[in-house]
Amino acid sequence: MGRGRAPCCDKNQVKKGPWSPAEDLRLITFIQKHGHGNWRSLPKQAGLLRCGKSCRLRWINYLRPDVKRGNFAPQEEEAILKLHESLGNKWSKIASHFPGRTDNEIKNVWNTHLKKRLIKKDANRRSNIETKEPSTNPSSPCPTSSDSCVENGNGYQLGQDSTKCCSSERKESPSSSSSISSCAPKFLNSQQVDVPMQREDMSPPFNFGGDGEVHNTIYEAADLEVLDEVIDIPMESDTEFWSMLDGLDCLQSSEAHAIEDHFEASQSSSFRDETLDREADCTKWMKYLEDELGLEGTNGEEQDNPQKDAADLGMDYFPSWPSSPFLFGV
DNA sequence: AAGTCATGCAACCGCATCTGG
DNA sequence: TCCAGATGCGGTTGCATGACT
Repeated sequence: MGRGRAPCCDKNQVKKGPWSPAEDLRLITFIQKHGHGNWRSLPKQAGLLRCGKSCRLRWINYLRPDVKRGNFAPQEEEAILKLHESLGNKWSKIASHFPGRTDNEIKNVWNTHLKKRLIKKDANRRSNIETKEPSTNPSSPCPTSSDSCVENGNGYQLGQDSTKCCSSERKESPSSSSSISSCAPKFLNSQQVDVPMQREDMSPPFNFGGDGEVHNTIYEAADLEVLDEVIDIPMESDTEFWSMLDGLDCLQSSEAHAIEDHFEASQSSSFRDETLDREADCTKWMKYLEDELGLEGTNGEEQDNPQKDAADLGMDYFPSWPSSPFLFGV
């Protein structure tokens, strides 16, 4: 226990920093197919130039299917405050009370919002005591009764529509769709995806199933059965495919709009004619992919600029990723 | 318009703990 | 029981972005 350890990976040979969509997809695809029995060997097997720990973190915090994105409801924040009071910085224990929430997320919320709020509260309480006035707790602009948080053994359930929540200290940043250096989160995190449903629903905006379950859309997007139907994604053996996919990390915004339109169209249809739409969408998406991957002619000038800032491009493009036909079979 | 500060969050680092030979 | 490797966890950092001056 706690003995000296060899480094978990050769730091010179692993990529660091934000994950690209291609890496995400590769990780998801691999895990869906093979599971994640051994994180350490996973990157190599999956053909990822990542540390196993990095893969694990990425999976746990963002890619796994049940991860819940979106702002915390006031009730959740209240619950976190209470749990933190009794558990301290045991983020994983606290997170275990919130299905779909990760320790990292809760830790971040605590550090960025709740801690400050608590400090405010305490300061307020102290000043109230000093002035011998009753505490009115004005530091909670989003008053919530803790009794609206129900611990049901499955985690905290909201006593009210969490979608109407405001996070008292959390401003809705217009940058929420583009605050990350990586392209990846642009489409992975519903919280950060600039689509109309954002904030209106705690569940991802691409929950086509409509069953109220929390779905991680990129996970769905990579549902292997669907993938296999729509596009044959090879594993490590086909490096050419992956290198092509890597090239998708950064796409042109004009193309982004095309896909965005496609997504909007998909959404507006409400999937009433899901089956028919699916087919058409698949066809469209395949066409797009073919174009993108250069399988069918090229559109020269845009491709001459592959180094264009990934963030700029991803910002526009990736919100539409989940509308890919990878999803349509879900 | 440009520079600086504040904020939020994904991801990394390293130690603790678990597990199996 | 010992040991080494794997995983889990919490602290911290780096960076993109908006707000402010």
